[in-house]
Amino acid sequence: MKAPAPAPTEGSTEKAREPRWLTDEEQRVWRWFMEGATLLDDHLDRQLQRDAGMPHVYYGLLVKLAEAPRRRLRMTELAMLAKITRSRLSHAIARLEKNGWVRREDCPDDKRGQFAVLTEEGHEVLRQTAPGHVDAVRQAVFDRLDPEQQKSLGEIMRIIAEGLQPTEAGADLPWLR
Amino acid sequence: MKAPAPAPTEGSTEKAREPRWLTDEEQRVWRWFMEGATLLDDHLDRQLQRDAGMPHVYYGLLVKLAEAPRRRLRMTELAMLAKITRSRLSHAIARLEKNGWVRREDCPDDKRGQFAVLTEEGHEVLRQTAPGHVDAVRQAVFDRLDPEQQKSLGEIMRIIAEGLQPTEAGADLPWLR
DNA sequence: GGCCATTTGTTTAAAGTTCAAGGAGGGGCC
DNA sequence: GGCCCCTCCTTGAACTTTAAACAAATGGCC
Repeated sequence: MKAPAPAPTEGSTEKAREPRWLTDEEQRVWRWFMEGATLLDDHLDRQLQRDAGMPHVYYGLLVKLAEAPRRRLRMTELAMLAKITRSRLSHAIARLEKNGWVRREDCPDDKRGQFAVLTEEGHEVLRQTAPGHVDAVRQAVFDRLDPEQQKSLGEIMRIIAEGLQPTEAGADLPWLR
Repeated sequence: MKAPAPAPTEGSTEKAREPRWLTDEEQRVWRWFMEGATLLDDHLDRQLQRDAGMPHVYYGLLVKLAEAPRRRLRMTELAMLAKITRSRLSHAIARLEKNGWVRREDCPDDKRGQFAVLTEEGHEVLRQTAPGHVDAVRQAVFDRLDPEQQKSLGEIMRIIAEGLQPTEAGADLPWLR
């Protein structure tokens, strides 16, 4: 992510061809993206750490569980929904379990399997803290964008997200690592 | 970030008023945003860890230093540019120093101050790895968006980024913590 | 000069994440 | 059945980040 000083002559006999550097305009876009994403992540992490006592990712796990049938999901499926590794999920669920917000349950069909189940306490924490979190997201994002921009953002991020999880076998996806 | 089951009656005498939940459309936008941001972060972190032996944030620090006059920046200024806390930066610089990619230097004007200086080795690492990183960013983002979308993305993220770093005193910004 | 609040940067410990390795079960194939 | 490979999930160590506390230097004010 650096601009080259002078562009070397093209068509040389060098093995390593000149990379397609980002244009100035692309660089600006990229920097705003990184800044916005970094600050937003920090902001929401802090908001939730303060108000719910957990990082944003953990909160997201509780939300996924709350939305699932019977408020439970297999570990791998939850990892897939949250876009994280199974290892990270294992540690996270261990912590949430210690808080009493999630409990594990064996899967009857597959003895290797585990369900993460949202407890009533976990559900209650969500009820208590969801409004504040929604407010934070609104203030930081939706209240600042007009409907057109909101639509664009969704579309753009969908393209990026889908591009990063190809359906082919052998793809390096977090939950398969 | 949860949908309420039924919307309670408005204008009640309750203290806690009903939060403005996200509409279905807003929820979709938000989820694509989080998915895309999470996957992109993971993807670039992994690419750089593999090819440059450091996380994305650390790489970004080297880039900022490379762009600075005399390839050096005061710690706080670097933290500000990278949108991270000074504590985090201290640890990061310590690690990069161990790698020989950055060195610290005392500030002559202010005896509390420290400069982080990019070493020649650090600069070389950047030269070696920048093309691969640019490729990764291109493949994940720019090659998938038309010019209109790129422009929108920059504008939208600029709005979000600026909204999260108000100029007022007392703002909770990472580098002031 | 002396005092005090603020700024600068680091340090320690706790919390979270990544990485590599591994135990255990499933499922195909002979 | 027995074998082999794959999937599911966990574990422990190394690394990174956060949170809180701190020392030293600055700058304003008297």
